[in-house]
Amino acid sequence: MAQHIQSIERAAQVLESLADGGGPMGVTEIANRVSLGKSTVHRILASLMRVRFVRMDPATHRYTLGYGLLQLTSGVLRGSEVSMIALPHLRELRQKTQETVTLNLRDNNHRVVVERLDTSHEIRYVAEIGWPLPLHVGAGGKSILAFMDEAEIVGVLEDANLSATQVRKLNGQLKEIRGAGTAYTLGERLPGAGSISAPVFDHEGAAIASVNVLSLEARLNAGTVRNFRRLVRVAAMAVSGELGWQPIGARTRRINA
Amino acid sequence: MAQHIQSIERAAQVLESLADGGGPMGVTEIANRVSLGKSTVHRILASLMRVRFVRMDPATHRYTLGYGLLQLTSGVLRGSEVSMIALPHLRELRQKTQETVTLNLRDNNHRVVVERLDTSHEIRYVAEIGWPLPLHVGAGGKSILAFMDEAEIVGVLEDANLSATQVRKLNGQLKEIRGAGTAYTLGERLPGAGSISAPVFDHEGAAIASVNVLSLEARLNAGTVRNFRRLVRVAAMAVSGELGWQPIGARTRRINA
DNA sequence: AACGCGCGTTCTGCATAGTGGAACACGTCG
DNA sequence: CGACGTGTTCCACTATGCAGAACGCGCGTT
Repeated sequence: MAQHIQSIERAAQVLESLADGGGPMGVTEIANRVSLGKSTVHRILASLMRVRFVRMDPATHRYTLGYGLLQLTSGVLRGSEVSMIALPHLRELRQKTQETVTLNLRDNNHRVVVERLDTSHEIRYVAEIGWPLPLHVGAGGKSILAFMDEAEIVGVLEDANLSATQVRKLNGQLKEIRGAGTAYTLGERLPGAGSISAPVFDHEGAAIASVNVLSLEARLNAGTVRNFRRLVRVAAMAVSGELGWQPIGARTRRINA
Repeated sequence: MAQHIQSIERAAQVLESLADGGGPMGVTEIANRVSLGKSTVHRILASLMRVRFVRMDPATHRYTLGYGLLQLTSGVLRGSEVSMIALPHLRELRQKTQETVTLNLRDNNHRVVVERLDTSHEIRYVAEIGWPLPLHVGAGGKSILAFMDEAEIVGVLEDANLSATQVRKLNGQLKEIRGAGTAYTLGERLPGAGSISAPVFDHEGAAIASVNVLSLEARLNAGTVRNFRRLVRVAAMAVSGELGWQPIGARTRRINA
């Protein structure tokens, strides 16, 4: 944990503030957000422009994220074969459910939505691509968490510093999820929204991702939920299979077939 | 053009080499690519990991692009309202043509594919999202170039340092495109591929983007080309309209209605 | 018109923060 | 069991990036 380069982390802060600022920003506005001097931010922006990570409107001198970043992101997904493999299955799942379908990848103690296929229904944007979400809230997170190693689970939970009763409740839920092989939550992360999720395992049996169906409370009844659980599990297991996962083995937990 | 921060531009080089490396890379491999010392690259990678722009496989110690970048890229598109506005029209265009449809944005002297809706046909991936492409090759570029200010056009052309005859030929093509309001090229950027494109104008009448249909030579005949030209122009003009473009005006060039 | 505010940009000396060669630790292959 | 190839750490040097203050500009107000 030795050496970090300030400039890089500062530049990253600038980029992030541009990302969630939701619009073009001026130098001083950014400087305030990241608590740096104007001149420093200006220099950082100049460098980021040279590499096309940031662009400036010549008229207003306001800054926005640049297209050079797109160049990188196409590489992110290629980097993780999971999304390449999963994509066809996600399409099929969306076709069958007519709901928004997402793929979450575990990223250390968080999860990230890396793919999202929108429903044709008029309510969407329930999941923002790229932003880190906790593992312990929402079906998409819990279905991963439930199948992680015990040691890792406690690590995540103490990171989230929950109360003792919250932890007990959550452990109960995780146990249920392990039994069912799928997770189902209602209005947990977003009010009025429901989510059904199943874990994806890699060739070592580690839970690295989850396949999710996002819907609305209004459209969910006992029958559709049961149906979605089945479909989501089929899709997730298909992906796991292509990743080289073997359902039986010493270190993998059993999902009732 | 005073002050740049090396570390940032070096970090960007590292990220780019990871992006086009097409897979996980080791420290020395990266160091060779960007011509820096191993220790320097190692330090850069450490910082990039902290901000989640890079991730490392703990087992093999090989590096890949990280999910933090996704977080930024969703912001890139939101930053340019054009793609938000264009998306529904692109969908409609794809529905009508059954071909791959893209949106190119001008980025200084280049263009960048920022949206791509794939055809259901089995040949795709003709356009990579994010990578900068020249303005003077391919229909998607030429349709923008043709409607730029004369001064800017010569700037772009001398940037590309072409031969005098190439320039003459190109100017002829641009004139044609201005007349037709759409561009059509065959196998120019990719052998066997054809592309039909129309420019998008902003509220000031500047050509800032293009809407494109990508197809294969085998599927294109005089009739379909004429049809695609019409559809693509309708879509592009719809987008322009929503951006506040007024077809008539002192500084905008006339497209035959 | 003149003023003043806020913005982005440039300047400058100083000290800190980043550099990279060399040394280290570890694994694997011959 | 050496001999390479990794990735990682160390350390003295100096270039490099730092931030406050000064500058110039455009705008809205008085």
